[in-house]
Amino acid sequence: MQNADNAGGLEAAKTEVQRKSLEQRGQMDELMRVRHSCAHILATAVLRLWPDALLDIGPPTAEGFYYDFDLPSHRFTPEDFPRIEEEMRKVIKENQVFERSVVTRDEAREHFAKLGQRFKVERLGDIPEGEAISFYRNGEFVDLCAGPHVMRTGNVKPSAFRLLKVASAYFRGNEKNPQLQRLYGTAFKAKEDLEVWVHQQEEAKRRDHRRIGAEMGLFAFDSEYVGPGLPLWLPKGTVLVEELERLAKETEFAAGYVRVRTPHLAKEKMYLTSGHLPYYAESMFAPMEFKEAEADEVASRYYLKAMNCPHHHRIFAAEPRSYRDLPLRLAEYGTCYRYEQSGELFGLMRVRSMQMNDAHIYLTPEQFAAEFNAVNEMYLKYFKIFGLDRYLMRFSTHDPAKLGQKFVNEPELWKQTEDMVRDVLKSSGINYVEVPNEAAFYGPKIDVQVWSAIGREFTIATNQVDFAVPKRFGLVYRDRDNSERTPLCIHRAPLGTHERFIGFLIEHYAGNFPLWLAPEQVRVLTIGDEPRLEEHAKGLVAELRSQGVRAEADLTTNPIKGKIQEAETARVHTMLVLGARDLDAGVVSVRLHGKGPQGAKPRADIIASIVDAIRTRAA
RNA sequence: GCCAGUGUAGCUCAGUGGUAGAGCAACGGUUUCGUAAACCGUAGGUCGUCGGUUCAAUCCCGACCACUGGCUCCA
Repeated sequence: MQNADNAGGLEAAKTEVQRKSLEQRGQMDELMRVRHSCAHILATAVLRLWPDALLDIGPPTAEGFYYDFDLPSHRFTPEDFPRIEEEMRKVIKENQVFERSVVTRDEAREHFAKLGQRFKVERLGDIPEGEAISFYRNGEFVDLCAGPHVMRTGNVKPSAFRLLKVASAYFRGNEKNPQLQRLYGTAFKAKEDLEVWVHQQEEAKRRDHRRIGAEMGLFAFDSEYVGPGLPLWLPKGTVLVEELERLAKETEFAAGYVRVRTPHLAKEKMYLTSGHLPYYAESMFAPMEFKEAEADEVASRYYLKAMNCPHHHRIFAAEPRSYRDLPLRLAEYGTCYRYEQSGELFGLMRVRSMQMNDAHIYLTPEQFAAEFNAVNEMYLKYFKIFGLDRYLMRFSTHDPAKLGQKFVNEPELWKQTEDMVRDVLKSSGINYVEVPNEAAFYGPKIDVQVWSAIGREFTIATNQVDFAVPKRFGLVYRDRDNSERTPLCIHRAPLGTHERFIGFLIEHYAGNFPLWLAPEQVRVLTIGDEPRLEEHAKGLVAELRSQGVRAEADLTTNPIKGKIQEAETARVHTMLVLGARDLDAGVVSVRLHGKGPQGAKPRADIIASIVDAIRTRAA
């Protein structure tokens, strides 16, 4: 059995970022052996119950393990789990030895061909010539496998593994290949570890942005009237959107960006020129087609934009440009539409309409290193504000063998920009992994990978170098020597899209946003209904609002316990409790969400500290 | 898009081949209270949609839609 098809280094790096709690690499290796062995035990059990099952592969993963089967005679359902788990426990109880043997390619092929295990035969072809081909046997079960394993099936604790879900997966991950049935499970070294993990999973579900979004009234979907994947931002979610925009605008202004605004659609010619049509057509909403004039022979086609770059390129082209204008940094929170496949939609993390923290920087090759570094520093600045530390930068580079095919034929530019990007990453001491052959066709790129509460991986931000598309649009600037030159372009979106970034932030903070982001920053809670209390509460709210604080008052006649409960449930950041006692003393009692009472403070001090925390975007 | 699962009140969930319930939320009233829920009452559902089986369907069957878990893809 082999590793999953992914690049091994990338998997390992991801695992490391995801599972920082598992400190020692040695521990991880042992855990991986347990999981890998458990996958073999699963396959052993499945073959006992369904002897006609065909096997593909069954690797360990960061969360557990899986095994892929082709079994037309039976559809796995969760109801099969008890039976399969019971059989697995028998295999464990038999305490079979995991026996490694090295075989020749012909022996291996003959072994699996005889059993009709065609996927195994095909996988055999993946093993490079000259590399050892090894079998692992436990009891009657033999698998093509590089190992390693635990010593015996009995080393897997019967109480420390669990089957989790049935899923499907394409053979070799290619949707043109047959779909296999995948059984997911997890295994740990000890029962307690499994219990901890199960508990963590439940906690993670509570953090799920879809759940918190509904609880807090941040966003909603209306598939029937608006459409799937088209989120509606409710008032409280809109606060998040606008606070992020404010942060982006301030940061970009300080960094010398200028803002532009562009329409949500463009004519077909735009995307023929950019090269997105027909290549990207599947991911775009179908065009609007109509005749602009009665006499027109041919209908015009307008597409909703799936990206902002072409519009920005046309802004670059709208005026003559001199080298003195560069770098020209055009920023826009542009709204894009992508027709994602229905099965790919996922809460806010994967939607069909999105607003992107986009900017395109047009510059000379000489300006590239400094500018790219500045962009990178902006990323780090943002990550610091959000306390974002579990991320992985994925640096995608080209493959020189594919120049002129998959990658634009500019070997010098590739080398130059990749070296510069690599230097920037290295010198900033960032956790990154380099993945060859994954660059965009127009240049190298950096994606920032993060994980949702339930463990799904997402690109949260992207930063790309482009030395091809400006040429397609005929973009030029007049250089010092009066010659016309084509600029390089950096595409960057450190805050990704509002949808995905906020989806991520909701989970990152579990809905407990820092003061500057909190939809409701302050709620004043009165005790009793003396008229002077209501008056003071209203005055306090008015004063806070006049300083830009999102404050509300709860003047209902509910008991204070009830008001507190409601405010805590609504995740109001700061609660200001106002009773006759406080009023007489000229103070307000402060309570912070999730942190309990903080004591009474003079009214003016409280207002000042709230305003200051918001201004500095304190964590 | 593909494979599988799910769909009962705004939310969380019961329930039955004979035309539906609970808690919370909402609304109305009572209560005047010091840090995570005071009390009483009212209203709210073509049981996802459409079709089929049946004397009768929310329940059985089928199709579709949406969502969920994966795969592929991706900000």
